[in-house]
Amino acid sequence: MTQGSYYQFCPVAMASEVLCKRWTMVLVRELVSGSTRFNDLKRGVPRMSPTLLSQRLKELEAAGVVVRLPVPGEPGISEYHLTPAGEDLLPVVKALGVWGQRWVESNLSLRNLDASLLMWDMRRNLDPTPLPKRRVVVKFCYPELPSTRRNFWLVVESEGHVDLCATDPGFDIDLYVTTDLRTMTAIWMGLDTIEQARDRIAFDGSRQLAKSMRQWLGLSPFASEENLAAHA
Amino acid sequence: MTQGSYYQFCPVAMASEVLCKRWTMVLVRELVSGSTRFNDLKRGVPRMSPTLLSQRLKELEAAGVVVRLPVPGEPGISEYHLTPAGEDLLPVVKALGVWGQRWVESNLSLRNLDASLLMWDMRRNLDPTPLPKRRVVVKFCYPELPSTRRNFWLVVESEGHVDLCATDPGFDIDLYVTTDLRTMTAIWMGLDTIEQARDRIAFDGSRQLAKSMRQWLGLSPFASEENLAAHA
DNA sequence: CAGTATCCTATCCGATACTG
DNA sequence: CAGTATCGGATAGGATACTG
Repeated sequence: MTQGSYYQFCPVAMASEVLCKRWTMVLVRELVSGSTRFNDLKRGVPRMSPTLLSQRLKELEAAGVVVRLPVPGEPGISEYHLTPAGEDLLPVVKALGVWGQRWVESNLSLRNLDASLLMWDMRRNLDPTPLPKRRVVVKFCYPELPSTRRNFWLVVESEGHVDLCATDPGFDIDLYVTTDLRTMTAIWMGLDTIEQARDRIAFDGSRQLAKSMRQWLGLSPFASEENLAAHA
Repeated sequence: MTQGSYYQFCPVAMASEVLCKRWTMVLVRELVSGSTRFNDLKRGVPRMSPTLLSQRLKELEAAGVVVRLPVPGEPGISEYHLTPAGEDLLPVVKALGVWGQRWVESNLSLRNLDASLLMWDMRRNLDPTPLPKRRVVVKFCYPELPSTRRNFWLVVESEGHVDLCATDPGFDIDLYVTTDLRTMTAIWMGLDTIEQARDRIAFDGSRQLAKSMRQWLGLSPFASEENLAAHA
């Protein structure tokens, strides 16, 4: 920020000096969510310039929150891993998220729609356990978007690894989901349910998969029962 | 910050937009600690310019965190009170403070010594219950400081109200405490104990009061047993 | 006491391009 | 893929003085 330290011995101030800068908490959220590679982190904070991302990572490294580790076998490439101090930021991120979910008007959140961000998050929290033990592909389509950014493929491999594609990976598709971005985002955030939004979603393909969507589609970590109830 | 929003629907990002700006979390700490008047808040964030303080208060008001209320009987004067959303920031402040206390190297904190800030905090957490039910005055002296900013009087009125004076209020003094600022700050933060620092503190006056100091002197809300133990 | 007004600069950061 | 280099502009915010 514009100038240096707060000059306060208080631990809240000391912590804020490290964490309360533009983008830093959002980046930390990505880190505690498990991203370690530069470009994975970038996908989680798409509006952040690579320069600033790099700078913030260095600051967090200097603060003892992350360590940059070379990847054996991939020269020139590093991963950013949380230190114990970094892991211990989970409660801070959680507290912020809980507060945001509870008190930031949901209309405000739903103004910041971003399909690739949403899909990237969904990829992260997808639960493969209720799915058949083979490759499963779900194609999402948001017809409102320009055709090049409209389609997403979630590819769940048989061992459970999930991939997100923005171009057709060419596999057979098990389920087509067509809806609008706001609806899908609201569901993901726990502000709406699939049942309630049923008439704004079109399913095609496996009825089985469509029916169990609530199961395999995880929800946002902050989609609380509280909110689900409030809007039920 | 330099430019607008993060454009993310994620509640962590939404909350960070409101809270993760320079000085804001430190100000919120003051608010959840109970300060409501402009100048009381100012004492808690002495390096923050009044302009910025005023601006941040307006931002927090716009975000629904505080309400500005005119004080009946004192025209032109307002108090800043937390809304329910504001009260609900306590877990966020706590999480930050716990993290800071645990992971920010204590030497770093102890670089930011500030006597009036320390005394102001001590005033806030002082526990009058173990004190005699009359006015009790404790004078603190930090000989290292310039003579005009060296002395502080904690005045505990018989009903328990605590006042902090930087000039002699003229009352009889029950206990004189003379020490260095780093020692007193470390004790307050739970990084040291009165016993361990005994040879760096001089007491004069009521032996009773000196002995019970650990009782009536509160400690910082983040002075955890964890830390006390670690340094014992 | 409780703020506002003004000014001015450091720096943050966004955009874009580029490299191994 | 994983970043670095460079640039320019906006603005945040520090300092100070001032007012009802």
